[in-house]
Amino acid sequence: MDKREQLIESTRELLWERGYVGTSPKAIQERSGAGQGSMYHHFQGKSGLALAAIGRNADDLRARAEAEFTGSGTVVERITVYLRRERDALKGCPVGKLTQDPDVMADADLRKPVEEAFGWVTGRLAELLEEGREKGELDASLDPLATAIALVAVLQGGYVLARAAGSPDVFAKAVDGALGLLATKEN
Amino acid sequence: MDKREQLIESTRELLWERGYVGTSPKAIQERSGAGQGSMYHHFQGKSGLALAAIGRNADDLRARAEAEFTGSGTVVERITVYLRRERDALKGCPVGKLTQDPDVMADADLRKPVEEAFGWVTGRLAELLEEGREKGELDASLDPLATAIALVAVLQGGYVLARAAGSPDVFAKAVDGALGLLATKEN
DNA sequence: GTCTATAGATAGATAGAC
DNA sequence: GTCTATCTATCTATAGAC
Repeated sequence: MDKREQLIESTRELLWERGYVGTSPKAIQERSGAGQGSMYHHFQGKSGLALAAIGRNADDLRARAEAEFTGSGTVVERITVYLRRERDALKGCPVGKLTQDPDVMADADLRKPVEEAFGWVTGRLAELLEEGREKGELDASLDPLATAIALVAVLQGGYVLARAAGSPDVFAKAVDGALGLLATKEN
Repeated sequence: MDKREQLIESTRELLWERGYVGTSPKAIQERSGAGQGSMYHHFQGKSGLALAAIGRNADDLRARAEAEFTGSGTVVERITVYLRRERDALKGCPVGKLTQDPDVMADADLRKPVEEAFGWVTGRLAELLEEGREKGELDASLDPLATAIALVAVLQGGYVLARAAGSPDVFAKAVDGALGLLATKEN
């Protein structure tokens, strides 16, 4: 792997672990094994490097979810696969975490991939719920978009509560609770 | 208000806006109107000040929720009041946000009030759901603890999605979705 | 109690040699 | 492309005057 690639991957790790504000160019250089010169040759600075790293995180989020949404099984089965996917609950979501970072949200370029990723995933999940309703698999009273947003929120909030408790079990419980509620909407 | 008080309140604001890592002693001093000397006289340092500020945030979270949980109305009505309380969706939760801050989570003293606040709120909400089940207001199939965690997660995740979208409407939609699902469990 | 002065360390970036 | 040297500003804290 070349230096440029190492820099991006090390930045992804550090953004995940420490956020944008908490990550220094020096820390990135040390982890990637690249020097100052390398970093500033390949990227315009900390923000340029972060943009590349965040873009990859966002693309990953989309790719994984899309694979699960288009998998086999009923709508509820596919949603269950998505919600129950193994996640590193105590580390948090590499994309969702960025929403709590003041300097990411203040920079339109850095914020855009985050906004798009969640806009996409909630929209796509809403389509899936709508499909379930049309097929009679889910109750007609279910609001596809609101439910989709609530389900994604359970994941994002599940990370928060799991980190607060210091236990991944809390994340699993949040998902259990959401699926328990969704089950009642099944026909 | 004396300097000590000003320091704590300014720290609460800054922790909310910029997190612990993103808040410098200098910024606290400027906002509070206190100098270096004042700050280090009243507190042991940045972390000591943060401890006082986080403690107040955690106490606030508890006090507000407790007032809503013990209000009048059915269990579902009280939960609805709690979930629909007006919140500054784009600012995020003053307590939940801290779970994403690496230096807060790494310090046992700073982390404790956060852990306790969410442990308390999910536990209390679970009791309320259990009460609803006993009274026949909620379906027997409902898992009180898992549902409680899911509902609090919807709030915490609602903040994340609202900030990602740059719109408080997304927070409201998350709550709508959660209440829509919960409604099906009503007898 | 509060202020100013000071200090070592790090943040984030530039310059220029190789 | 990568490295080292250098730079200004800020971070966090201590010292000591008032």
